[in-house]
Amino acid sequence: MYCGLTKRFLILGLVKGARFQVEPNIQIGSSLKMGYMCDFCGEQRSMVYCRSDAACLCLSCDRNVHSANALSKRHSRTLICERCNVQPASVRCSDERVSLCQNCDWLGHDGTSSNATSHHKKQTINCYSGCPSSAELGSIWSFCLNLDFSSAGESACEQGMGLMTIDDGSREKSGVQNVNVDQPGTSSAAPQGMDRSSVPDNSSLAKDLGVCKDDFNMDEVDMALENYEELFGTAFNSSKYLFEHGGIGSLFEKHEAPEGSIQQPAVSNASADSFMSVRTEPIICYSSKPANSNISFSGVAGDNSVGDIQDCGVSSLQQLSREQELWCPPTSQDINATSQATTTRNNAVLRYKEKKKARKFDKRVRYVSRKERADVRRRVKGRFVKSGEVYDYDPLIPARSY
DNA sequence: GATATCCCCGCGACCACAACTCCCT
DNA sequence: AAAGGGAGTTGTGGTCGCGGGGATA
Repeated sequence: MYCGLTKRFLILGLVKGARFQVEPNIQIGSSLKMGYMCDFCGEQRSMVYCRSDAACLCLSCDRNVHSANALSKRHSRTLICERCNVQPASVRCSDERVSLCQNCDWLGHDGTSSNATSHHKKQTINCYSGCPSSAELGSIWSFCLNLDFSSAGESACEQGMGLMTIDDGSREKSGVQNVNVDQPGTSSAAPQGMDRSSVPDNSSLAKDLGVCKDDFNMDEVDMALENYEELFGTAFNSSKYLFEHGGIGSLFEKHEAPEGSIQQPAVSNASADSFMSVRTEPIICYSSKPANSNISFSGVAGDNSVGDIQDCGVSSLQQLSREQELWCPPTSQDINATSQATTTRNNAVLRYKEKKKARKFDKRVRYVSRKERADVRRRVKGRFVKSGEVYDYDPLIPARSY
């Protein structure tokens, strides 16, 4: 009743996912170089790893499986390690052009190794959730698009992106919205002095956030869109701005704040959990960081517990704060200016932790008076009966009435 | 290997009625 | 605008039945 989980939901999204074999599915005749096959279709090569499902999926199945319902959309996914083909990748080695899990990264880039691999440039690979389009994935894993797919030494990621065939038409059918990259003339009236196309109305903002129109209840994220300026700040009001400023792929890049400007990461950046705190405690954001799409990012640190996986889909402030450190390395110029904002962020983290601690997923009684009434109601085979009629169960009497 | 049967498990529906919400006067 | 009344809606818990899946013959 409360969770609203139907069997269909379970079949489509959860149970199937839960039954995925952890062991990689290797097709006979395929070389290790070609990678492991998708746990779902068994035809395409797997490319992303879903922690919640413990499954390796190709991109098409990834989106099919994780667009089934609101819960499956929360599943946190990331690339598969191209070395062991089992663990989720956490870093991208720019020099070797491979995505590596923590173990393989440690083995390959150990500071104690004699070769120069320890000096390789590495990027943190972020998780994503939701139903990103091919363009969005391309933006997330910008390193894939920046490379030549036709090159002989293409990695699994690059091959996967090249093989990616996702029917964006069906996407609209299923109610999933694409990120509004740039549609001139489609935006609503904008305040003076602002770019019309950079100020979406609330509905378009919801689209930009990737809210799935049909099956995603905005109340679930407890989000007050009318105050989205408070959420994202006036400097970043649309996805157009995002894509004009490096796209989601910029998440992989270390930020260097322009001189004289303060680029404090948004406290609630792209975090639905953070959205939840907006209604009661609006958080002023100063960031130009992207807060967009149906993708929510979280780090791929290896400390994900099962319980955190649920949070991972809506991302964790703790993880975000680590990412923010990557995005905005403090400079001497910024320290003083950002100290106050840091305090604000720490307070937000504290509030988030308290809220997370108090969060309960089990049934909650909204009206105690009704519960008290139901607790004393007489029943017949569990059903309430009219007062005065015969009954076989009285909560006030331990034994049956007859 | 394919089919049939049994058993177990999980979830939705059912019930009455006080509490609550909405609308009209 | 505020108050009152009526109609409609909501939510509460224990039990049953149904359907799916696994185990076994």
